[in-house]
Amino acid sequence: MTSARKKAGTAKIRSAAFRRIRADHSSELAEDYVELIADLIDEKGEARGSDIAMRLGVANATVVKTLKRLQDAGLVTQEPYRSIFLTGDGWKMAEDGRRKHKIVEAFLLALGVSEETARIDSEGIEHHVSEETLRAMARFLARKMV
Amino acid sequence: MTSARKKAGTAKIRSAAFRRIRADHSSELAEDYVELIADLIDEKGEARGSDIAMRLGVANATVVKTLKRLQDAGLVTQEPYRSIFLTGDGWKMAEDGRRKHKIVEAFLLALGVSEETARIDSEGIEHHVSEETLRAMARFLARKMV
DNA sequence: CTCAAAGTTTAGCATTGGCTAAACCTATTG
DNA sequence: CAATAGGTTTAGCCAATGCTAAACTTTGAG
Repeated sequence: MTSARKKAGTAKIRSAAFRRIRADHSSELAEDYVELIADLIDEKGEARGSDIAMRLGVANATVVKTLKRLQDAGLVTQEPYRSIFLTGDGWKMAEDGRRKHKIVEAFLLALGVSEETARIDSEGIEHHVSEETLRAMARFLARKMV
Repeated sequence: MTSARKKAGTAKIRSAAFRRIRADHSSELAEDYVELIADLIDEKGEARGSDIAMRLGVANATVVKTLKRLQDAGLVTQEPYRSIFLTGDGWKMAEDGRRKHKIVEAFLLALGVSEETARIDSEGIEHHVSEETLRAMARFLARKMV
């Protein structure tokens, strides 16, 4: 009970970080999906549910359900038994994800981490870095380049 | 359809990253809880459910439910209407979380990020960095120190 | 042109992690 | 020592994300 009063004000501030993480988590899956769909379209010309399922390592049915939510959210369009398309918003989110992803992955590599680890870790970190941190990473990369 | 075959083998490998992220997410909350409980015990001598709720920014009832799971997982012990304790495993997890957290936060600060951002981002990143990346961060810090 | 294999969707279930409102203890104060 | 204020738990709800098994389309081979 020593310093209970003294720290009272910090609690609410601290909780903001956790609130943001929870918020990040809901958008995280959406970002992964749209990024992956964008990749598939670029790579193979179209994105099919089963490809997404395979790459994400989840069941087909899970993908169907999630895509329905993404459609409601206005990120993708689709018709039964057809391949999947991104809306304007979807592309915007995908591009933003790719941007972050590239910076984080390049940064980890520059830091001396193996390719394998850089790929895996960047996938997890990408959704939790603020713009400020991204700028710092980009700065670091720029300095390294010279 | 151009390079479908060529990329077939990569899919399973790639999905490993997403699998790990999903696994991370389930442990993430547990880690946050035990880390917070450890902090509270150190700071105020005991950890109460309502303190946890306040710091995490969730409702009291949510904390009760989660603590029940953590108890089943052998991380905490508790009795109704009493404060919460960590088991040996709980302490181990808490210490590990604090270790990671410290490295990531110090690293972000060294990278030139503001204190506020370092605190928030490290909270999110901490659960997604591999040991290899942590080592790289520690190396960076050591070099900076000199 | 038919029919079976391959690919998609639906149905139905479980778990996690949130919430509010109501019930329930504890502990302080008069 | 009784009453009540305040902290804790229960009950019951919801949404997200996963699964399997069954139903349904599409499509390509014969």
